[in-house]
Amino acid sequence: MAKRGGSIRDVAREAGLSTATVSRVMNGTAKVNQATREKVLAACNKLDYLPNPAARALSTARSKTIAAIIPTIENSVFAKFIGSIEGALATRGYTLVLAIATTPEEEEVSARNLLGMGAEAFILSGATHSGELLGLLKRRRLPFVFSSVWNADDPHPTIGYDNEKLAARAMDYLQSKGHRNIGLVYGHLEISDRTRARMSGARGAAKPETDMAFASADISIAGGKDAAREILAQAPKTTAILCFSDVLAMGGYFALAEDGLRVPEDISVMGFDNLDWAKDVVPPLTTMALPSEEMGAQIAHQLADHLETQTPLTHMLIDCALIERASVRDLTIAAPRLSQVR
Amino acid sequence: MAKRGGSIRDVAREAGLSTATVSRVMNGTAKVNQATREKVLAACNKLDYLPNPAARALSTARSKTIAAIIPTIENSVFAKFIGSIEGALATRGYTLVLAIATTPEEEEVSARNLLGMGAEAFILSGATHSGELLGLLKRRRLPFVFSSVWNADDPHPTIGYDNEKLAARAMDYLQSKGHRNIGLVYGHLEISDRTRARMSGARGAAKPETDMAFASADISIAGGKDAAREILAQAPKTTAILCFSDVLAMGGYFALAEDGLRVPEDISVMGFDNLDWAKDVVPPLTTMALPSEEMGAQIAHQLADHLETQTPLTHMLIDCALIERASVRDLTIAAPRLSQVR
DNA sequence: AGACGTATTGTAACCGGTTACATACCAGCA
DNA sequence: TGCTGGTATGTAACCGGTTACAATACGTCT
Repeated sequence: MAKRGGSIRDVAREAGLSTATVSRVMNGTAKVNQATREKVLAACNKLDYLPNPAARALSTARSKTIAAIIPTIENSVFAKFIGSIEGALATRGYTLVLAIATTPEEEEVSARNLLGMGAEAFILSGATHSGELLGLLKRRRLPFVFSSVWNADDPHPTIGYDNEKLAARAMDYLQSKGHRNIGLVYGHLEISDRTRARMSGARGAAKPETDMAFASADISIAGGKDAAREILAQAPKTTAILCFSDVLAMGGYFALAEDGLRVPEDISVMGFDNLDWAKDVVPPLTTMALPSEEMGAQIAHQLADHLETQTPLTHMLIDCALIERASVRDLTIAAPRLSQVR
Repeated sequence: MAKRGGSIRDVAREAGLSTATVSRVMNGTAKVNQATREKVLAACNKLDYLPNPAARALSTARSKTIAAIIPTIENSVFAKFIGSIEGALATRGYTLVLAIATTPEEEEVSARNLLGMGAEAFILSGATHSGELLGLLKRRRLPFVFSSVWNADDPHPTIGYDNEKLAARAMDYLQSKGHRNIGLVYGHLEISDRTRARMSGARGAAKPETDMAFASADISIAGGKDAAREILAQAPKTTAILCFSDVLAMGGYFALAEDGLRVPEDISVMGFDNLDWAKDVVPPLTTMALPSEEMGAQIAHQLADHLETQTPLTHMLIDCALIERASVRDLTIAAPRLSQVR
């Protein structure tokens, strides 16, 4: 087991000073004579001293720990998100503790564990959470934000995207390119508010003459393949598939390739996320860029600010851009060349 | 800021008992009369009491926190690894704290931060670390393991793969399929020991008559594309590209597709990792399966066991399997059909 | 000289748990 | 009745920091 490093009293003794002075040097909380400071530093060095975080947390009632609960980490979107939170938090002297939970029930027990770890603030995914959890957080006055969503009407701070509008924008785009038979592929893992918002946005944006087909899938290449096939089986006239995740879109690419269909000549595909590789696949993927790293950093800073200066937590809309690449064909232009089946 | 929940003394007062009894009930550390227990529980409930983790950590000298430092989280391999560690740790009542650091220097400062968070054990990636860091961990008698590598000769416990042998196995496989012009693509991000071990394993396994070409790349689709092209430019006669990551292999697929080359008819591609989607790409990817989730779970349990029962930390080799799919062509069989260029 | 301000350092209470040890109570037995 | 042993609970020291407040030293001003 770990050896107890020396305590602040050992350092004080070694330096011939009091613990208060040592503490002041360690934290820079008050003026200390230069010579004294050096004595302290020397003693720390000699004893290889590191302050005990538990003792510090106990007496300051600050753990400098922020918790995030995400539904999965295998989806690169979440991985990037977490990575950026960790980075931003680290620069502010905070540590991230992570839990992975999908259902509100799992989430609640995770939150309880993290709370039991001393987390001072919570980052939750989406806006649907158990009342228990919210009640707990509120009773303890623990700050928290909902991520990946933006909804100014929510009584709790949301930092994320306007999923409904984004989906509508994607639909508008597809329709502006002449598509009237559109398949929608969404991840049921996050059947959550986010997906629902996107669905309703997409539905709302569909012109009266536009036909839609739907398929849900695991957010994975395999899921994307299945869903794309399901769409095509359901609505053979589909000209464009809108996937609420680049990973699903990539799955679509492979399903289509296996079935001898070409993107975008035979069928158009559009994604969501703009993952790193979206520009590198063949053809480059047209997608809605969700800046998850920016979102992570914003959340981290807003939370840290709040903890330090009581800045109120506010809603924050993260801007997204539609990245037009080559996976959506413009049907309003005469077919560039005959669609050809191998 | 967070409201201080009631303390154990409040609960004791409410229940008309002593703090010792409350503590015993909370931890189940000693027999408590059933009626008494219920009084305590009722009081806890009424006051919405949660023990203060810092106070507990201070008095028990246990934080129940384990730290992991990984070079990146964007690579799914690491994401899966972290996910499985988190899962296993959670079942044992531990929390994972995470830091992302690439160079030994960054790693050292991260470790110091995590230590300052009270981490009781460390999971490090690979076997090369700053002497400073190792010294620090040893002086404090903090248990740690090196992950993703297995090397029984290392004085520190390693839990992972025999990267050298794995690469040799991959080479053997390729050569058994008649390939004598092999390109090797490796990620320079982890130019670390792991990559080096694989390189040397591959080199050692090459038959005298086998020609090799090398290219390093970012571990990304884009990197894989560039590297594949570089290999081909460097050694046009290449018949197989061995990538030390499925992501790189996927990049290879796309580069080849753009250049009108077909896998595996024109060129074979083999990966490493066996990510979830390796079976779903077209053609399905032949790859070396690295069970990173199993590795994560083993590490988590071994560390938890060690912390609880002083079980010594041991080296552990994680078995890997070569998954034969359709991306490597067997050159020892007459060409199935003429390689054809569009 | 005396009063006072400023800069620096020290003393000790406190944060909220855990736990060794003490205590109280009761049953069983000689 | 007195003693032993077991069970249940209480008392209070302790973990290692932080920090309000006290104390000291020294220089300045009147």
